[in-house]
Amino acid sequence: MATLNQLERVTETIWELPRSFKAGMRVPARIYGTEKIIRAMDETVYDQISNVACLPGITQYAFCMPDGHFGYGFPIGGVAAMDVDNDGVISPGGIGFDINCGMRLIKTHLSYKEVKPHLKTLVDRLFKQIPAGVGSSGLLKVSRSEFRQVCQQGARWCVQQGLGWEEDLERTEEGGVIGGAEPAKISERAIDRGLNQLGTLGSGNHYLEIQVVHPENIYDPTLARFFGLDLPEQVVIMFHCGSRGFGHQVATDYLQRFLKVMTSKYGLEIRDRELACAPFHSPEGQDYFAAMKCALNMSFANRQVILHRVREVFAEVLGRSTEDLGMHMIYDVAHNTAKLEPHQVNGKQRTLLVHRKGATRAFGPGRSELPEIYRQVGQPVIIGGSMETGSYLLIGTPDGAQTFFSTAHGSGRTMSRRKARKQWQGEALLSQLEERGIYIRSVSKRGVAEEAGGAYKDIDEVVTATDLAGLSKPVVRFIPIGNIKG
DNA sequence: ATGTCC
Repeated sequence: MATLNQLERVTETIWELPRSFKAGMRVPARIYGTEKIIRAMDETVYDQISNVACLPGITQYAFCMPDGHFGYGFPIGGVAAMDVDNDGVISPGGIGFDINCGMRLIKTHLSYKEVKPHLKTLVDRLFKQIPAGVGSSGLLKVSRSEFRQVCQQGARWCVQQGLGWEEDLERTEEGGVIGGAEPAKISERAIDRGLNQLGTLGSGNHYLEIQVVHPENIYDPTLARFFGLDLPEQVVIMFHCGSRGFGHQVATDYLQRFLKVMTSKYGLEIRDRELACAPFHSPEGQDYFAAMKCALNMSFANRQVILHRVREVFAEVLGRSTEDLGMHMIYDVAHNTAKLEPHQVNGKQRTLLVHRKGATRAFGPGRSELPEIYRQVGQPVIIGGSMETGSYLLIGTPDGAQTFFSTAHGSGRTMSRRKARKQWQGEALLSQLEERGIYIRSVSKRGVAEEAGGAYKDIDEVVTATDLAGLSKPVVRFIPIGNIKG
């Protein structure tokens, strides 16, 4: 097992495991973090990220973001760009079981003062309208053929059904729908699991929060104004969820299929079964890519239905129209995905399959993939913190090129769920937080204990690390006042 | 993360 002194410090925030660290590494591995973060980091990350560095086609480095920690095969926080024209592979473990787990941020014209008297009603209504917890079913019922349309049309399907605004799509990564999704490549079992899951939150670290912008937490006033986050004590809504059991089943199906052919058919030797992969251009690789895109689209649709519920609840409780409430989306960004992107490598343009697992895309200004409204300033990045400590809106930078424009996605756990359950009591934590002005509704007290702020890294330190490294710049920090969770 | 083991 590696120790801190096996890392070579490249800069204040970049720590490298050279190829000599482990036999078979095709590229060095780079972990991002302040010294404090690196010292506290679980050393299993070194082992996992150096395994990733052994995968065929990996380009330049295997990266781990400052919020990185142990995951299935790849660490959470892992970034790996595979050159698909040079034997690059696609690996479900580099994307995550929760395909297109991501963040969505919505602003309002409301102040904390206006919301405070209605906070409990708002949270209670949201908790009812947006089902949370393992195995929860949504209020929206769709047929199997409609679900297949969702797989192909993503959030656009929702907007066509009246579940959102046209502008929501522009403010969603990929316009809320990624091309190339093929429902024929997903199992009936996956459809069974996904059918009733549109508009549901899930469990674990999935949540929806009402948050406030305090003036002292505006780090870039010009950009804050640009995003329309310059009203006094302004209220926003942020949520974190993914493709639920549907994406989980897609990942499970293809992990099994890859394991069958990986060695026998493609001769791929990997260091860990959890790194199961297939050549991107193989039939299996292409099938998974097309199936994964169904889950990407289902997840964009899931978050779109949730946004619609949020608007309905706010309009109902406050007795005002959503337009009047200014409930415009700022952005929706995935942090569990793999996407084909053009990147400069040693002065040449290459097509890379960028795996981001618990890592957020963070394009700098000018990228053609960005919607017109954001192309000049760069991509909004949403980093969600724990229910106690707050979350961030950041912006992508030109320096992000060093990680193929990737940054952190959250705080990152510092301890297991089991350990957190021993240290905190859900019931007691709920009352403590209510005294501090944070009202929480959860389906399980156990879940509350597991998500205690103390079980997570210091999000300010994570954001500082991305800022110092040049991966993303903080714009605004949000403080939670209400939270619903699984 | 996940119908937390078909």
